[in-house]
Amino acid sequence: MEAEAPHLLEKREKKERREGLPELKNAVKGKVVLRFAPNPNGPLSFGHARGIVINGDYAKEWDGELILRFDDTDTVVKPPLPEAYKQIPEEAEWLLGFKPHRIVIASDQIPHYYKHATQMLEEGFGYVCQCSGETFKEFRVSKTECPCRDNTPSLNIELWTKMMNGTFVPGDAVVRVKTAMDLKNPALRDWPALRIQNTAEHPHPRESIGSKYRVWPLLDFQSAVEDKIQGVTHIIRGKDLMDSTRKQVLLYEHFGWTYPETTYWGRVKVHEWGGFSTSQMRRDIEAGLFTGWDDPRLPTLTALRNRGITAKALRDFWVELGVTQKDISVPLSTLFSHNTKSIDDDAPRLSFIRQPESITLDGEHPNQVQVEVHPNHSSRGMRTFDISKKTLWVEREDLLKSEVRLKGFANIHIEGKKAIMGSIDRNDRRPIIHWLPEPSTTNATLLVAEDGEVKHVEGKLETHSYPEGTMVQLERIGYARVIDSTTLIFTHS
RNA sequence: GCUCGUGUGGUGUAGCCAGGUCCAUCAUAGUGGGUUUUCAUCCCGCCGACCCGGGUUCGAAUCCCGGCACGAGCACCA
Repeated sequence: MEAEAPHLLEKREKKERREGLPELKNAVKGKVVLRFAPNPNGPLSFGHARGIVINGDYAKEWDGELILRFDDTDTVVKPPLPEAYKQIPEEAEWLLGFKPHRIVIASDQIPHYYKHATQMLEEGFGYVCQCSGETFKEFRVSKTECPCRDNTPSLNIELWTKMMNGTFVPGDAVVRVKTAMDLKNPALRDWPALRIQNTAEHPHPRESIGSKYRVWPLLDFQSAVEDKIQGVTHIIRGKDLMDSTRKQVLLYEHFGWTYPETTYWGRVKVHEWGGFSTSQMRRDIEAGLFTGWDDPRLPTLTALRNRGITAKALRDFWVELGVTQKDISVPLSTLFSHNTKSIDDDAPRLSFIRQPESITLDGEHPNQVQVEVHPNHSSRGMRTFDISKKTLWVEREDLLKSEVRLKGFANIHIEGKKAIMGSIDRNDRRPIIHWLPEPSTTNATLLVAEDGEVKHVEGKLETHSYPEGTMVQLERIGYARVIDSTTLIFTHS
C-alpha cells in the first residue's frame, strides 16, 4: 500500500485531531525568533498575556528565542510609564516561567531608525511630506499623488534636516513611504513612517531619552525595521495589525528584505470585563475609580496574580484558545476552571465563618477533634480543633436548619443557642456544615471583588500560619489567597 | 463609504488547504448520578453545533458562486 498509494496514508495522518498550538510555518528548530511588543504605558493586562504565552510557547517548542520589545515611541498620546520598564519583564517571566531571551527598547534604537529613514530618502522610496493631515487624506481618498512625492533626494534630505533641527514643528512635515497610490486598500497609500513630536513639552519619560529626539518613528516603520535588525522569523499578533503587515511588506520590498511569517489572532473579550484598554485603566486609576493597577477588579496581570490566578492557569487558558482569527468572548469560568485544576491539589483547607453566630455544645463530647489539612492527602497532617470550651461558631444561614452535622465531628440538633450532641458517627444524610471552636479562631476579612466593588466580608477564620501568597480552600466557600494572618482575598468558587 | 478578515453546540475549540472512515473532536458551562464527614477535588452519564441559498460531485463542514451577519483598518496612537 505504501508503494501503491502513499497519499492515502498521508491523508489519514492529517485527519488526526490536533492538540495544542498549530504548527509554525517554515520553522527551523533552533532558528526561530519571535517577539512580543507591548507599549509600556502601563503594566500588562490579561490580553497581553496572550501575546506572551503564545509567542513564548512557540519559542520554547522550537528552541528559539523570545524578544520582549518595548514599543515606546509615542510621548504624547500614549506616553510610557517609567515603572513599566521594570514591571513588565518581571510579569513576563512570572507568566512564562523563564526570562525573555532579549529585551529591546525602541527608544534606545532611534539612531537605527534614522539611518534607515535617511536611506529611504536617498534612494527615493520615501519622501518628506509637508501637506496637512486633511490635505493628504484627500489625496489618499482620490488616489492623487501628493506633490511632495516629486521632491529630489537632496531636497528631501534638506527637509529631513529641518525636521531634525527644530525648524519644523509637529504638523509641518512627516516622512512617508512611497507606494502605488492606486492600491486597492486606501489605508496603505503612501503611509507615514516618522513624525515630529514636541518632546520639549512632552519629554520621553525615560531620563536618558527625555527631549533628546524630535523626530520619532511611527509603529509601522519602527516595528518593521526593528524586526529586521533583530532577525525576527515569525510574527504572531492581533488581526487589527493586518494592514500594518501589508504596509511593512511594502517597506520590506523597497529595502529588498523578506518579511517574517505572520499569523494573526482575533479580538478577545471576557464576558465579565469587556475589553482591556491600558489607556482607559490608567485614566480610571488616576480618577480614583480603582485603588491601583493591582485592584482586584481590574483585568491586569498583577491584579489577577494577587487574586490567586496562577501562571499555569493563564498559560493553559490561552493555549486552549489557540490562534484563530475569530473574534471571541469567553466567560471567566473557563479561566477559573483551569485555575482550580492548578491549585486544588495543593490548597490546604481552612474554615472561614461568615456572619458568625455562637452556639454552645450540650451533651457528652471529646475535648478535641481532628480534621485533615487536605482530604485527598492524609500525609499533609491534621488540623486540631479544641472544643473543651464548648463554644462554637457557625454561619448564621446554617442556623436555619435544625438537624445538621458539624464537618469532621458529630451530628447536632440546634435549639436556640444550644447544640445538642447527637451521633459521632455519620448515620444519616443530614447536611454537613463547616464550623470553628472558639479558642482557635481569628477575626479576619475576606476581600471579594464582585459587581464592580470590593466587598469586605468579615468573619471568624481558623487560625493558621500560612505565608502570604498561599492558596487555600475555604471549605464550602471557595479558593482564596492568603494576604496575612487576618486577611484573605477571594479567588473564585 | 472603501479595504481586509471571520462565521462549527450556551461558550471556546478540532476537522476545512489535499471532499468519503464526520449521524462531526476535545474542553468548559448546564444538568443527572457515583465517590467523599465541603456546595471542593475525582469519576460516569445526558444535553447541545457545521450562518443562509444555490452549484460541482456518486458523495460537501470541507471545493465554487451569491447573499447575510459580525469584527478590524482607513491617526503626524500602539
